[in-house]
Amino acid sequence: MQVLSKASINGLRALLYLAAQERREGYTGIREMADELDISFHFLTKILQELTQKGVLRSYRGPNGGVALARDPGTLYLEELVLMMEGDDFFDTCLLGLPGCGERKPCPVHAFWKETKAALKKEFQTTSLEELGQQIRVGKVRLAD
Amino acid sequence: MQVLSKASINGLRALLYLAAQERREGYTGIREMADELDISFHFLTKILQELTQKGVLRSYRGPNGGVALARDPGTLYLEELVLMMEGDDFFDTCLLGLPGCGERKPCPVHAFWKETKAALKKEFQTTSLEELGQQIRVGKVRLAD
DNA sequence: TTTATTAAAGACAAATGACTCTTAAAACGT
DNA sequence: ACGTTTTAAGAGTCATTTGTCTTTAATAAA
Ligand code: SF4
Ligand code: SF4
Repeated sequence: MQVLSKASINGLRALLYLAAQERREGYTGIREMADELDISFHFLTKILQELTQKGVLRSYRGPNGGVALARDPGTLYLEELVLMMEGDDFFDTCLLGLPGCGERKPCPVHAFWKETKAALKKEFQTTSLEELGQQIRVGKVRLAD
Repeated sequence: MQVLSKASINGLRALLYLAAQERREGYTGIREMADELDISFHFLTKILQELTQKGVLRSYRGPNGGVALARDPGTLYLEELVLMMEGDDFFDTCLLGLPGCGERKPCPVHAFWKETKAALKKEFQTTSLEELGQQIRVGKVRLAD
């Protein structure tokens, strides 16, 4: 069951890596993140470029350059990030791939799929990078391996 | 959010089409199903071949041939079918793609992803083709469009 | 026995997703 | 100015999924 694309997963992991940093000023090199998270440098670069273009990250070139969160991680909730990376219809899909979900006569699994989507959406709406970054800082969870 | 592959979706829809049939004896042509469900005949054929090999369907060639459910739809629960089509680890994946889910130190979203997976699994375990076929027969839900 | 009908099998092609590489541009230190 | 470090941009490659096509085999009916 793969819910997020590899690109989204790696983008999210990088954002969490940044949110978990102790120090807030300065930039974190993409090379360092790629090594630490075990992602290809070039692949991660491409993913982060898009996040920079979308205003979630700011970047800086040259020595000691890298990327940094462009906004307070307390205001960055998973929902916004996932919609940004996966598309705005992320929470509006049919389990059986039928078009017009929710509006028209439902598919046979509508009843519980609707619940599942709603629960997931709510969680994404109420979970911020700040919150998850904190959990990483105290060492309760992992981002790699 | 695409949880099931196209192949699984179309396989499931075909199984539901069969489970919704009034008459239980005889075979249903793949051509008919492909037309009705708006799936390419050849693509559907390939999908159903695998379901036949796995013992969920039986098939018959020649005039008035086709496929039919090989088992009582009351004993066919979604979980078994999905595991069959998507692989046995379907309900054991990490939202962030980390290996060793559940056993090792969790990822930051473990807490609610675990719940989501469990809820989904339970629904799949308790929903049979018979039950969904009935809903289709009474016209409450749709399989195509 | 011949012909029509249907699924089985497998080769093949197209589309998508997942990366990789090369070159350029920006910033810095000397 | 020059060389080094680092991201930006985009072309290019590889793998997987999705979808198509052709040929064969089984069955029935004429
Ligand atoms: S389950 Fe119902 S609402 Fe959900 S996608 Fe399928 S049709 Fe749409
Ligand atoms: S959330 Fe926790 S348990 Fe679920 S997959 Fe990620 S690591 Fe494994």
